[in-house]
Amino acid sequence: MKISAPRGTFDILPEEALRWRWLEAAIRRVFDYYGYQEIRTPVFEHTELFQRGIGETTDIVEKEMYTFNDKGGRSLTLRPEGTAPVVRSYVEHKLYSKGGITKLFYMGPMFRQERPQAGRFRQFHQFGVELLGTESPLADAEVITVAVELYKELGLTDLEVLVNSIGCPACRKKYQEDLFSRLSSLQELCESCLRRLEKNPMRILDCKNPRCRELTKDVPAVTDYLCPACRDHLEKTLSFLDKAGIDYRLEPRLVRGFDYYTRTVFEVINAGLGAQNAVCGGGRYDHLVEEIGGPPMPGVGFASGMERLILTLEQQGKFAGFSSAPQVAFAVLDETLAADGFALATRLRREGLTVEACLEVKSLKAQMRAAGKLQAKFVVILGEDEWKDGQVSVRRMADGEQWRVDREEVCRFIKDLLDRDSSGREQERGSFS
RNA sequence: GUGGGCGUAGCUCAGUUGGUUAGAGCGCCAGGUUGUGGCCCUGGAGGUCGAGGGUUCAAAUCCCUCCGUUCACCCCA
Repeated sequence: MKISAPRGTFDILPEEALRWRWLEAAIRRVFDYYGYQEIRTPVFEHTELFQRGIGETTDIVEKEMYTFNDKGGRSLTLRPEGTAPVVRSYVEHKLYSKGGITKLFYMGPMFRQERPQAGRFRQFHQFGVELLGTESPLADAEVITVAVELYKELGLTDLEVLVNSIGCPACRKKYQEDLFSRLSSLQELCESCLRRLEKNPMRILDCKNPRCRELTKDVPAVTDYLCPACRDHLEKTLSFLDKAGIDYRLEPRLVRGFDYYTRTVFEVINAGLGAQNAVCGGGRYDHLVEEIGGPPMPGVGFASGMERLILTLEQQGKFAGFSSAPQVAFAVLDETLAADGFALATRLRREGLTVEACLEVKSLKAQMRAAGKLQAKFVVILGEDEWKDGQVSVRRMADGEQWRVDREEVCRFIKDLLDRDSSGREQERGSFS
């Protein structure tokens, strides 16, 4: 019985890892511009954090958490999302005591025990931002803007931004009650909607079942129930987005799954992804900090799924031309020259060239084939003939042109040639880190 | 957790109504030059046909169970 990666997990193999590195670098670059500072929290937390933060009745807490007891009998949970841990850390280290606004970002693996499907895994990766310490709708607008501008920076197109407000607990309560009384008579709703009716009637609004959509077509929107303050907050947020030229669609049926959201909620979706089409989800959480034991402190944030982004980037052809090809490969023709070849390769690396040394002395043909497969730009050949004259051969693989070069000059020689045709648009190894 | 599709070489897949040593393309390795890659040619390695059980003279092919995978539901990134 062969051992494979656990269900819902996957290996990121070298070719794929190149793409991840590129994406991670782009994300960090954009967050730098916007002044978000990285925070790294543990991958597991006390179970209680998520129970209190995300909400006891949410699906995540009810059935999707990887929870275990450590040897001291404490219940720990692999983090299913990033906001609660970041807020915990914010409270634990009293980051609010510096006063003003705190802007943080995180990136890393999350864990949820669900059945895998397209764009959904058990270990998956998210990055996200949390903007804490202000109730201003400018903060809502900024958080949405960071996401949108980041995706633009990645070169993504055809994304759609959905925005809504689910109000504060006060106006939402009234809405939920009205919704319940209107819908509780409708027995033709789908099974899951009948369950939602008890648990969270608002979720019925974003049911994908066409029949349910038809039945709830004329139901009033949450936005009709917003109190004056919440209404004002929404309108300002939208107007800031308008002014900044951020396209969005006001979607009154947009509801999100976590209990901690208040007022603004939003999503960025990509139709090409299949059923799991959300690439980003977020919103405002004005009571979460308090819930976790901190002072009353408002916040907004989003989380974005990296697997889904990479899938989208692949579909949109944004990964063409990635390569880890070395600039130089070595071919050594005789065992007696192995040490000299190894030493020369080391010198070239010290001079800053990416070099694949010769690790197995085989036929020149085999070594050339290997160099060709690596897509090396140049091959340095150590043969007895040239070595006894203090030289090596340097072959340019693109056109097969070949020179004899003094071994002391090799590095200079190759660098000159590389500079001359460095019009290449290819992503060289490490160039984006 | 529920439902559907799919499991044959490293990869993508053929495999006729069950019937001799299970195939192709690509990839890999080697050779076609005494020291030269990509194209071409030749040869080679590589499979407990997902696993277990059953039916049969005979199973990759039919039946059952399990496992894996994939898509969808629930929910979400």
